[in-house]
Amino acid sequence: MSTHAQHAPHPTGLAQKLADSGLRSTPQRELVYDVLLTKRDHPTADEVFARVKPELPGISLATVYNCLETLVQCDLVRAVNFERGPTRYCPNLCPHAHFHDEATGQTHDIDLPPVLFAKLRAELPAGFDANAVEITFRGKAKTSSN
Amino acid sequence: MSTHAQHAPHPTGLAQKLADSGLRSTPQRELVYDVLLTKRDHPTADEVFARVKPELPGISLATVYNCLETLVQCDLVRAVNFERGPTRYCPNLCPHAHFHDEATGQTHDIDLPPVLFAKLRAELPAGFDANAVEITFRGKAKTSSN
DNA sequence: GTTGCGCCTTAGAATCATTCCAATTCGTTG
DNA sequence: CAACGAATTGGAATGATTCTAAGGCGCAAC
Repeated sequence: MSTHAQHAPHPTGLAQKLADSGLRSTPQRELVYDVLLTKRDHPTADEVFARVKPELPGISLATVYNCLETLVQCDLVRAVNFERGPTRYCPNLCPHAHFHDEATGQTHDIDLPPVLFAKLRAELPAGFDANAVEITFRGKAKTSSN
Repeated sequence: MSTHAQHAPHPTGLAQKLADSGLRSTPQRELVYDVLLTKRDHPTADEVFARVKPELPGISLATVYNCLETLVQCDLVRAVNFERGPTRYCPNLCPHAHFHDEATGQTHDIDLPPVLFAKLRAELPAGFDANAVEITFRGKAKTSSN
Protein backbone atom coordinates (compact mmCIF):
# COMPACT_ATOMS: atom_id res chain seq x y z
CA MET A 1 0.00 0.00 0.00
CA SER A 2 3.00 2.23 -0.16
CA THR A 3 2.43 3.36 -3.71
CA HIS A 4 -0.06 5.91 -2.50
CA ALA A 5 1.55 9.26 -1.75
CA GLN A 6 -0.95 10.25 0.86
CA HIS A 7 1.15 13.15 1.99
CA ALA A 8 3.11 14.32 -0.97
CA PRO A 9 6.18 16.11 0.40
CA HIS A 10 5.09 19.65 0.86
CA PRO A 11 5.35 21.76 -2.28
CA THR A 12 7.10 24.57 -0.48
CA GLY A 13 9.57 22.63 1.57
CA LEU A 14 8.01 23.10 4.93
CA ALA A 15 9.92 20.15 6.34
CA GLN A 16 13.11 21.83 5.23
CA LYS A 17 12.33 25.15 6.86
CA LEU A 18 11.28 23.43 10.05
CA ALA A 19 14.45 21.38 10.14
CA ASP A 20 16.43 24.57 9.69
CA SER A 21 14.99 25.70 12.99
CA GLY A 22 15.63 22.36 14.64
CA LEU A 23 11.95 21.46 14.56
CA ARG A 24 10.17 18.38 13.30
CA SER A 25 7.74 18.03 10.51
CA THR A 26 4.51 16.61 11.90
CA PRO A 27 1.19 15.78 10.28
CA GLN A 28 -0.41 18.58 12.27
CA ARG A 29 2.07 21.19 11.12
CA GLU A 30 1.89 20.03 7.52
CA LEU A 31 -1.86 20.10 7.51
CA VAL A 32 -2.18 23.49 9.16
CA TYR A 33 0.24 24.94 6.66
CA ASP A 34 -1.58 23.22 3.83
CA VAL A 35 -4.87 24.73 4.90
CA LEU A 36 -3.33 28.18 4.94
CA LEU A 37 -1.90 27.76 1.46
CA THR A 38 -5.05 26.29 0.02
CA LYS A 39 -7.56 28.94 1.03
CA ARG A 40 -5.79 32.22 1.47
CA ASP A 41 -8.60 34.13 3.07
CA HIS A 42 -6.74 35.04 6.26
CA PRO A 43 -8.49 32.58 8.54
CA THR A 44 -8.48 32.80 12.32
CA ALA A 45 -7.15 30.01 14.52
CA ASP A 46 -10.71 28.79 14.99
CA GLU A 47 -11.29 28.72 11.27
CA VAL A 48 -8.07 26.83 10.68
CA PHE A 49 -9.13 24.41 13.39
CA ALA A 50 -12.44 23.82 11.63
CA ARG A 51 -10.74 23.19 8.29
CA VAL A 52 -8.15 20.88 9.72
CA LYS A 53 -10.39 18.77 11.89
CA PRO A 54 -12.12 16.71 9.18
CA GLU A 55 -8.69 15.62 7.98
CA LEU A 56 -7.24 14.94 11.40
CA PRO A 57 -10.17 14.52 13.78
CA GLY A 58 -8.03 14.11 16.86
CA ILE A 59 -6.31 17.47 16.57
CA SER A 60 -6.86 19.97 19.34
CA LEU A 61 -7.30 23.71 19.19
CA ALA A 62 -4.21 24.12 21.35
CA THR A 63 -2.21 22.30 18.72
CA VAL A 64 -3.55 24.54 16.01
CA TYR A 65 -2.37 27.53 18.02
CA ASN A 66 0.98 25.85 18.53
CA CYS A 67 1.39 25.05 14.86
CA LEU A 68 0.44 28.54 13.76
CA GLU A 69 2.90 30.02 16.21
CA THR A 70 5.59 27.68 14.92
CA LEU A 71 4.89 28.64 11.32
CA VAL A 72 5.10 32.31 12.19
CA GLN A 73 8.37 31.70 13.98
CA CYS A 74 9.79 29.95 10.93
CA ASP A 75 8.74 32.83 8.70
CA LEU A 76 6.36 30.71 6.72
CA VAL A 77 3.28 32.73 7.49
CA ARG A 78 2.44 36.15 8.87
CA ALA A 79 0.10 36.94 11.73
CA VAL A 80 -2.29 39.79 11.00
CA ASN A 81 -4.40 41.76 13.43
CA PHE A 82 -7.26 44.20 13.08
CA GLU A 83 -8.26 46.12 16.12
CA ARG A 84 -8.59 43.57 18.86
CA GLY A 85 -10.18 40.90 16.70
CA PRO A 86 -8.81 37.37 16.59
CA THR A 87 -5.43 36.99 14.93
CA ARG A 88 -5.54 36.00 11.27
CA TYR A 89 -2.92 34.14 9.29
CA CYS A 90 -1.51 34.97 5.90
CA PRO A 91 0.88 32.83 3.83
CA ASN A 92 1.77 35.75 1.56
CA LEU A 93 5.32 36.65 2.49
CA CYS A 94 5.99 39.50 0.08
CA PRO A 95 5.62 42.88 1.74
CA HIS A 96 2.05 44.00 1.24
CA ALA A 97 -0.74 45.88 2.93
CA HIS A 98 -4.13 44.65 4.08
CA PHE A 99 -7.56 45.94 3.37
CA HIS A 100 -10.12 45.14 5.98
CA ASP A 101 -13.66 45.30 4.69
CA GLU A 102 -15.80 46.65 7.49
CA ALA A 103 -18.98 45.43 5.89
CA THR A 104 -18.07 41.78 5.34
CA GLY A 105 -15.14 41.35 7.68
CA GLN A 106 -13.12 40.04 4.77
CA THR A 107 -9.43 40.75 4.43
CA HIS A 108 -7.71 41.44 1.13
CA ASP A 109 -4.03 41.61 0.32
CA ILE A 110 -2.97 44.85 -1.32
CA ASP A 111 0.31 44.84 -3.18
CA LEU A 112 2.35 47.98 -2.84
CA PRO A 113 5.42 49.02 -4.77
CA PRO A 114 8.53 48.47 -2.66
CA VAL A 115 9.46 52.08 -3.17
CA LEU A 116 6.53 53.11 -1.01
CA PHE A 117 7.74 50.99 1.86
CA ALA A 118 11.13 52.59 1.42
CA LYS A 119 9.64 56.06 1.46
CA LEU A 120 7.79 55.30 4.66
CA ARG A 121 10.92 54.04 6.34
CA ALA A 122 12.74 57.13 5.17
CA GLU A 123 10.34 59.28 7.17
CA LEU A 124 11.42 57.81 10.46
CA PRO A 125 13.37 60.29 12.54
CA ALA A 126 16.94 59.45 13.46
CA GLY A 127 17.15 56.88 16.23
CA PHE A 128 14.15 54.88 15.08
CA ASP A 129 15.09 51.55 13.63
CA ALA A 130 12.10 49.71 12.23
CA ASN A 131 12.28 46.06 11.35
CA ALA A 132 8.70 45.90 10.19
CA VAL A 133 6.02 48.17 8.79
CA GLU A 134 2.36 47.32 8.83
CA ILE A 135 -0.17 49.06 6.68
CA THR A 136 -3.87 48.53 7.07
CA PHE A 137 -6.72 50.09 5.18
CA ARG A 138 -10.23 50.00 6.52
CA GLY A 139 -13.34 50.63 4.49
CA LYS A 140 -15.71 49.08 2.04
CA ALA A 141 -14.76 46.92 -0.89
CA LYS A 142 -17.29 46.58 -3.62
CA THR A 143 -15.53 43.86 -5.51
CA SER A 144 -17.72 42.88 -8.41
CA SER A 145 -16.37 39.35 -8.05
CA ASN A 146 -17.91 39.01 -4.67
CA MET B 1 -23.71 82.38 37.60
CA SER B 2 -20.77 82.12 39.91
CA THR B 3 -17.52 83.79 39.14
CA HIS B 4 -15.65 80.70 40.27
CA ALA B 5 -14.78 78.46 37.39
CA GLN B 6 -14.09 75.30 39.40
CA HIS B 7 -13.85 73.25 36.31
CA ALA B 8 -12.45 75.61 33.82
CA PRO B 9 -14.34 74.85 30.65
CA HIS B 10 -12.19 72.35 28.90
CA PRO B 11 -9.51 74.01 26.80
CA THR B 12 -10.52 72.03 23.79
CA GLY B 13 -14.24 72.32 24.12
CA LEU B 14 -15.00 68.80 25.12
CA ALA B 15 -18.39 69.80 26.49
CA GLN B 16 -19.17 71.31 23.13
CA LYS B 17 -18.22 68.24 21.15
CA LEU B 18 -20.14 66.02 23.51
CA ALA B 19 -23.20 68.19 23.24
CA ASP B 20 -22.92 68.01 19.49
CA SER B 21 -23.43 64.29 19.80
CA GLY B 22 -26.28 64.72 22.26
CA LEU B 23 -24.13 63.59 25.19
CA ARG B 24 -23.55 65.15 28.56
CA SER B 25 -20.35 66.48 29.95
CA THR B 26 -19.57 64.62 33.16
CA PRO B 27 -16.69 64.85 35.63
CA GLN B 28 -15.61 61.37 34.58
CA ARG B 29 -15.50 62.21 30.90
CA GLU B 30 -13.72 65.48 31.52
CA LEU B 31 -11.13 63.85 33.69
CA VAL B 32 -10.47 60.94 31.39
CA TYR B 33 -9.99 63.33 28.52
CA ASP B 34 -7.78 65.53 30.66
CA VAL B 35 -5.56 62.62 31.54
CA LEU B 36 -5.14 61.74 27.88
CA LEU B 37 -4.21 65.29 26.96
CA THR B 38 -1.83 65.71 29.86
CA LYS B 39 0.40 62.70 29.36
CA ARG B 40 0.34 61.66 25.76
CA ASP B 41 2.08 58.36 26.10
CA HIS B 42 -0.70 56.23 24.64
CA PRO B 43 -1.95 54.76 27.88
CA THR B 44 -4.14 51.67 28.10
CA ALA B 45 -7.54 51.73 29.77
CA ASP B 46 -5.94 50.35 32.92
CA GLU B 47 -3.34 53.08 32.92
CA VAL B 48 -5.97 55.75 32.42
CA PHE B 49 -7.91 54.20 35.27
CA ALA B 50 -4.87 54.42 37.53
CA ARG B 51 -4.27 58.08 36.64
CA VAL B 52 -7.86 59.06 37.08
CA LYS B 53 -8.56 57.29 40.33
CA PRO B 54 -6.64 59.60 42.70
CA GLU B 55 -8.68 62.49 41.38
CA LEU B 56 -12.01 60.70 41.42
CA PRO B 57 -11.64 57.75 43.77
CA GLY B 58 -15.11 56.41 43.14
CA ILE B 59 -14.68 55.92 39.42
CA SER B 60 -14.93 52.39 38.09
CA LEU B 61 -12.95 50.69 35.37
CA ALA B 62 -16.17 50.14 33.45
CA THR B 63 -16.72 53.87 33.40
CA VAL B 64 -13.22 54.47 32.12
CA TYR B 65 -13.96 52.06 29.28
CA ASN B 66 -17.24 53.84 28.66
CA CYS B 67 -15.65 57.28 28.64
CA LEU B 68 -12.86 56.21 26.33
CA GLU B 69 -15.36 54.69 23.96
CA THR B 70 -17.39 57.88 24.06
CA LEU B 71 -14.35 60.02 23.31
CA VAL B 72 -13.45 57.82 20.38
CA GLN B 73 -17.01 58.07 19.12
CA CYS B 74 -16.88 61.86 19.32
CA ASP B 75 -13.59 61.91 17.41
CA LEU B 76 -11.69 63.39 20.28
CA VAL B 77 -9.22 60.56 20.61
CA ARG B 78 -8.03 57.63 18.55
CA ALA B 79 -7.82 54.01 19.64
CA VAL B 80 -4.56 52.34 18.71
CA ASN B 81 -3.74 48.63 18.70
CA PHE B 82 -0.56 46.63 18.43
CA GLU B 83 -0.86 42.96 17.84
CA ARG B 84 -3.36 41.77 20.38
CA GLY B 85 -2.17 43.97 23.20
CA PRO B 86 -4.56 46.16 25.15
CA THR B 87 -6.00 49.09 23.25
CA ARG B 88 -4.14 52.36 23.71
CA TYR B 89 -5.51 55.87 23.38
CA CYS B 90 -4.07 58.79 21.52
CA PRO B 91 -5.33 62.39 21.54
CA ASN B 92 -3.33 63.29 18.45
CA LEU B 93 -5.91 63.70 15.72
CA CYS B 94 -3.70 64.65 12.78
CA PRO B 95 -3.02 61.71 10.50
CA HIS B 96 0.17 60.09 11.68
CA ALA B 97 1.86 56.72 12.06
CA HIS B 98 2.93 54.90 15.20
CA PHE B 99 6.25 53.42 16.15
CA HIS B 100 6.05 50.59 18.63
CA ASP B 101 9.30 50.03 20.47
CA GLU B 102 9.64 46.30 20.98
CA ALA B 103 12.20 46.74 23.71
CA THR B 104 10.35 49.14 25.99
CA GLY B 105 6.78 48.74 24.82
CA GLN B 106 6.61 52.49 24.32
CA THR B 107 4.65 54.03 21.51
CA HIS B 108 5.75 57.09 19.58
CA ASP B 109 3.85 59.23 17.15
CA ILE B 110 5.48 59.58 13.75
CA ASP B 111 4.39 62.45 11.59
CA LEU B 112 4.14 61.68 7.92
CA PRO B 113 3.69 64.08 5.04
CA PRO B 114 0.09 63.98 3.83
CA VAL B 115 1.33 63.21 0.36
CA LEU B 116 2.45 59.79 1.55
CA PHE B 117 -1.00 58.98 2.80
CA ALA B 118 -2.33 60.07 -0.54
CA LYS B 119 0.13 57.87 -2.38
CA LEU B 120 -0.87 54.88 -0.31
CA ARG B 121 -4.52 55.45 -1.02
CA ALA B 122 -3.73 55.83 -4.69
CA GLU B 123 -2.40 52.28 -4.72
CA LEU B 124 -5.75 50.78 -3.83
CA PRO B 125 -7.26 48.87 -6.75
CA ALA B 126 -10.58 50.05 -8.12
CA GLY B 127 -13.48 49.07 -5.90
CA PHE B 128 -11.61 49.55 -2.66
CA ASP B 129 -12.81 52.55 -0.74
CA ALA B 130 -10.75 53.19 2.37
CA ASN B 131 -11.92 55.53 5.06
CA ALA B 132 -8.86 54.99 7.20
CA VAL B 133 -5.24 53.97 6.86
CA GLU B 134 -3.15 52.74 9.72
CA ILE B 135 0.61 52.61 9.62
CA THR B 136 2.63 50.95 12.31
CA PHE B 137 6.37 50.55 12.58
CA ARG B 138 7.90 48.01 14.89
CA GLY B 139 11.48 48.01 16.04
CA LYS B 140 13.89 49.61 18.43
CA ALA B 141 14.07 53.29 19.24
CA LYS B 142 17.27 54.50 20.76
CA THR B 143 16.03 57.95 21.61
CA SER B 144 18.82 59.67 23.47
CA SER B 145 16.21 61.76 25.23
CA ASN B 146 14.78 58.74 26.93
C1' DG C 1 14.38 -4.54 19.07
C1' DT C 2 14.16 -2.53 23.45
C1' DT C 3 15.15 1.59 26.23
C1' DG C 4 15.76 6.50 26.79
C1' DC C 5 15.22 11.04 25.75
C1' DG C 6 13.19 15.03 24.17
C1' DC C 7 9.95 17.02 21.15
C1' DC C 8 4.83 17.21 20.23
C1' DT C 9 0.29 16.95 21.16
C1' DT C 10 -3.62 17.09 24.09
C1' DA C 11 -7.49 18.54 27.33
C1' DG C 12 -8.68 21.45 30.40
C1' DA C 13 -7.68 25.21 33.57
C1' DA C 14 -6.16 29.89 33.81
C1' DT C 15 -5.47 34.61 32.12
C1' DC C 16 -6.39 39.08 30.30
C1' DA C 17 -8.83 42.71 28.16
C1' DT C 18 -13.11 43.93 27.33
C1' DT C 19 -18.19 43.87 27.29
C1' DC C 20 -22.52 42.98 29.32
C1' DC C 21 -25.97 43.44 32.84
C1' DA C 22 -28.97 44.97 36.31
C1' DA C 23 -29.24 48.16 39.91
C1' DT C 24 -28.41 52.78 41.49
C1' DT C 25 -27.50 57.70 41.08
C1' DC C 26 -27.77 62.10 38.95
C1' DG C 27 -29.44 66.13 36.32
C1' DT C 28 -33.03 68.15 34.08
C1' DT C 29 -37.40 69.06 32.95
C1' DG C 30 -42.39 69.14 33.73
C1' DC D 1 -40.68 67.73 44.15
C1' DA D 2 -41.66 63.80 40.88
C1' DA D 3 -40.46 61.51 36.89
C1' DC D 4 -37.55 60.38 33.12
C1' DG D 5 -33.61 59.18 30.76
C1' DA D 6 -28.75 59.34 30.68
C1' DA D 7 -24.51 57.92 33.16
C1' DT D 8 -22.10 55.31 36.44
C1' DT D 9 -21.13 51.28 39.03
C1' DG D 10 -19.66 46.41 40.55
C1' DG D 11 -19.71 42.14 39.30
C1' DA D 12 -20.61 38.49 36.18
C1' DA D 13 -19.81 36.91 31.51
C1' DT D 14 -17.31 36.52 27.22
C1' DG D 15 -13.75 35.39 23.84
C1' DA D 16 -9.20 34.69 22.32
C1' DT D 17 -5.24 33.02 23.75
C1' DT D 18 -1.74 30.90 26.84
C1' DC D 19 -0.40 27.82 30.37
C1' DT D 20 0.13 23.36 32.58
C1' DA D 21 0.59 18.77 33.40
C1' DA D 22 0.17 14.34 31.43
C1' DG D 23 0.81 11.21 27.98
C1' DG D 24 2.65 9.78 22.96
C1' DC D 25 5.81 9.25 19.42
C1' DG D 26 10.01 8.93 16.81
C1' DC D 27 14.61 8.17 16.68
C1' DA D 28 19.27 7.11 18.37
C1' DA D 29 22.17 4.15 21.31
C1' DC D 30 22.78 0.15 22.96
